[in-house]
Amino acid sequence: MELGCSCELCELKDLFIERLDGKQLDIVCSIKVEKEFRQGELIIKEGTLIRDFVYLKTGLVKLYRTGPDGKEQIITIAKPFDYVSLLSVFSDRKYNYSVSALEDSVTCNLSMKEIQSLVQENGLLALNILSKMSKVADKIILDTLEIRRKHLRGRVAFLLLYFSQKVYFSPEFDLPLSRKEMADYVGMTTENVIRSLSELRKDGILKIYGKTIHIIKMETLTSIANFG
Amino acid sequence: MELGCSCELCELKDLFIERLDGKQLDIVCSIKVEKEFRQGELIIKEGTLIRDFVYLKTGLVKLYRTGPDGKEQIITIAKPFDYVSLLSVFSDRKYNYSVSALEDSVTCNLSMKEIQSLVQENGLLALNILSKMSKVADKIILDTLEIRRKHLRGRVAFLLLYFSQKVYFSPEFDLPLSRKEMADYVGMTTENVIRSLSELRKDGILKIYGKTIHIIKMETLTSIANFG
DNA sequence: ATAACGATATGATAATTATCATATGATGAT
DNA sequence: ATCATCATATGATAATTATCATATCGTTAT
Repeated sequence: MELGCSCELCELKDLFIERLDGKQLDIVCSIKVEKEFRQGELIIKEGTLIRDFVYLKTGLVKLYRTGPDGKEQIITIAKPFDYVSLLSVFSDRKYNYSVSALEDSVTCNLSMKEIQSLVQENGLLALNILSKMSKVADKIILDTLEIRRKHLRGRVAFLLLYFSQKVYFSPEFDLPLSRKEMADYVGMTTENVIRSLSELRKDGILKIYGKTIHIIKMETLTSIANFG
Repeated sequence: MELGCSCELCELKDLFIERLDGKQLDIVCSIKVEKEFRQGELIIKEGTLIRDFVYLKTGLVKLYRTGPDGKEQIITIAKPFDYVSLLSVFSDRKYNYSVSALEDSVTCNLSMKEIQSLVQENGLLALNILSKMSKVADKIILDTLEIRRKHLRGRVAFLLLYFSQKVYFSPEFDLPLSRKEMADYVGMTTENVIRSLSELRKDGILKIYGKTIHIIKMETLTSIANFG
């Protein structure tokens, strides 16, 4: 069986493909490029020109930027359906942040020019992208405020619960971040991330085997995330 | 002289009015509602239903949310041309934050339904709103990361420079925020904002008369904001 | 006028967090 | 196999920040 375009089968179709009519779908099909990245590989480099509209098909990535002192700050962790190529894409010439793969990942790339003309022609697509963009930006901002209100243990608990409940859907999982990256995300030092994890382990709330985390007392961890 | 609509004279025209053809401009004119707010008045209340697309015509506002402990966190300060009604507007049913007037302000309100149908019909308008949205969201996120990297004095310096350089265009200005609001914005306690201001005064970098700030040593303050 | 209140201000102290030192274990290069 | 390097780990200490107490000033209500 001959398919004009595998996009029709893509799980991400409803992100925006669904809003396209036949002719527009053909355009997208002919210009889209899929790219594979290994864990640790750089997908987007801060400061480079924005050429493509990039979204994540499979995998897990981090968005981050590097401060003048060379320290990384992680802006957010994104999984498929969280748009990747959002911030600044429609306004700036250059990326304000870098993106790299936390797990083996596949992206689907479309040139910005094409996206812009599609948006101009297709109002439903425009509304859909607006909606997704505002949702993602909102989530980043609210999460950042949420993290800021917490003490160290609460921040670590928040992060562990995120992976357990939003990414891996299991009380046991392998951390896709190093202790240093966890620190870069929640704004604390590596040593204090390690210390907080050790405390949670000593209190019997977690079991830790290197990067493997097993949450034993989910409710306790939740209350630490909320009130700690 | 009879004018169909005062929007034609509005300084904010290029925000999106400019992208409208004659017929669409008529629609906007007939449905838009201007509202005036006194300093301190609530413009948008967190948790209420989103009905209007609101933008700021004149004045100065703060976006903030209230944590479960009752403490306010200021997300950003917005002046005209910074969109106000951005985050969550195209994705959520309810506002995730409140907006109130720091100075006497005038907003222009359009119902979301109308905006959505205009966006659907007009691709250039859609692109323009996308661009503005991503710019504003980007700025909020980058500023938040920027502030997080600084120590207390640096945060206060950052804030003073913002008002001096981006809002009032003068080394002397009246703070539109109380010490407590400054603290809510940069994530520190009221006492420490006051202490930091006093230190900057004692070091001869500022003069302070209540809410009136006079920046004496602009370069020193800038380096404190950048490296402190 | 004066009482009450909130904003500003400062000092003393406690709590939190970062830095520095050091050690161990894992991984990859030679 | 051994060395070098980096991530993880823990303790001691220093630095930063928050909390608590208290005082003054200005504004508003009575």
